[in-house]
Amino acid sequence: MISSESDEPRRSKGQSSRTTILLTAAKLATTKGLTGLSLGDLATEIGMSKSGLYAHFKSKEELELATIETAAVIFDSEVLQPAMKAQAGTERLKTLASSFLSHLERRVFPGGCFFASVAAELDTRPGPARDRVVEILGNWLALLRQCILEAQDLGEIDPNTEVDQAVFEIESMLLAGNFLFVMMNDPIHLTQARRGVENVLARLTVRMEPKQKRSAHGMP
Amino acid sequence: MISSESDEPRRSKGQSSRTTILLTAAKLATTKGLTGLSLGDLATEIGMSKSGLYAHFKSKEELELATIETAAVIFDSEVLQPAMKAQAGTERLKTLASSFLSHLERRVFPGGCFFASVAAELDTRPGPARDRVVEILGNWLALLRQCILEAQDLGEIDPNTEVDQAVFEIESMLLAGNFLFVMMNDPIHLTQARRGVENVLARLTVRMEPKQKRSAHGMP
DNA sequence: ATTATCTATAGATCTATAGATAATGC
DNA sequence: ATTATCTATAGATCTATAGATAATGC
Repeated sequence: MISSESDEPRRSKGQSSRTTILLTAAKLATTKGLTGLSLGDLATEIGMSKSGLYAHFKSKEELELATIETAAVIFDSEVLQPAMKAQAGTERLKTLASSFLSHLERRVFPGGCFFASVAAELDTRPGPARDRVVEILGNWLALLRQCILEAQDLGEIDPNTEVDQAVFEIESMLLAGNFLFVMMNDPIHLTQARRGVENVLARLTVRMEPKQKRSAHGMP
Repeated sequence: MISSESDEPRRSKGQSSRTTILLTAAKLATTKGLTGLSLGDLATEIGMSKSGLYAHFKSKEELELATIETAAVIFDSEVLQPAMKAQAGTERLKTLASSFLSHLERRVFPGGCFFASVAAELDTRPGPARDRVVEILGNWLALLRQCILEAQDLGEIDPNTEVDQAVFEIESMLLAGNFLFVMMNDPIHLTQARRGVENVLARLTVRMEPKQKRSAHGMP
């Protein structure tokens, strides 16, 4: 008879307990805010003592940072991974938008996009938490940018497309979809966001003719 | 000698003090949040005692509600009034976007749009404050909608325009402009928002020909 | 308006203990 | 089998600060 149970010899109780804490913290943070998330509330929600919970972290700030990392992992598996399976370019961009909006609709986080939520909270509060969120947001925008560039390489969209402007507009639709969906509690806004992304892409896809000046008030 | 000073007989000291408190509160709320705004911080910021300040309000919640109303008045004079001077339709829509982005750039509120900021905070916290913010946001969207309708009446944009979708897309640009400007601290995003609104309007303005089906993969 | 004060709760620290594992003695 | 040790947690407690109230001064 082998002494070790199953195949998790190093997965002590403390590890799984820490995981439970962080998963709960990531969800709670989207409704109560990262700052508004108190150890007491969190402990009650999980059903353990405040100090038992606290023993896992050196400080509230460390808990906040660990919560951000946990949310990043969830976001990666819910939104990024599905898109990385799609082919590069327009297809991947559409998949990203789709899986992002899907994770909102499925309420993976009860308060909508974790990073939009936390970013809005931390936007003017300097510190490592804010820095990390800005970094993750930057990575996200860079990913959208990469998709646009690949779409150009593939000849799917106009090579003269202003890439940063396109990224901004697509991100706008997703942010507004999140904001209005959570605020108004109506999935119509997710549909509008989906349509919005399509509209932006349609505009970039259409114009393949040589450049052509538009007169201000003349006839076409 | 007349007892009242200057021409503000009803502007007692308590009134102007209250005004000072609320103006400061409205600005602070965009950085610290409405919940994160403590009486102590606010009192320190203004330079008065905590209880002296508190004497103006029955409760923290009343202070929050009064702060929202104050922000609404500021928003009205900074964003709405300039636009109501412009002629209805497209012109007014552009002016709304322009004055909105301008008030961000001039940092009327240090944390960006008061309502975007507070809405993100209150989105999942029921109560009168949230209700009021939802109402104000609804009025804003209704105003954008009205501008689109008027633009249709004036023949400025396609009568077949899907009005709600257009409102969503324009609001998206403004929200994202606010979000990224505050988060990244770079005015480029305000320019992108301006361009984004122009792009949406350009799409609606162009198509004046009779409806025409697009085949999925045929030649034009 | 201020000063003083009250209660509640935040993050944080300390001590005690339950349950498991490892080292040791018989 | 016994003792020691480790890990994870609970309960008690500390300090700071929140909103709120009462007494008082100008």
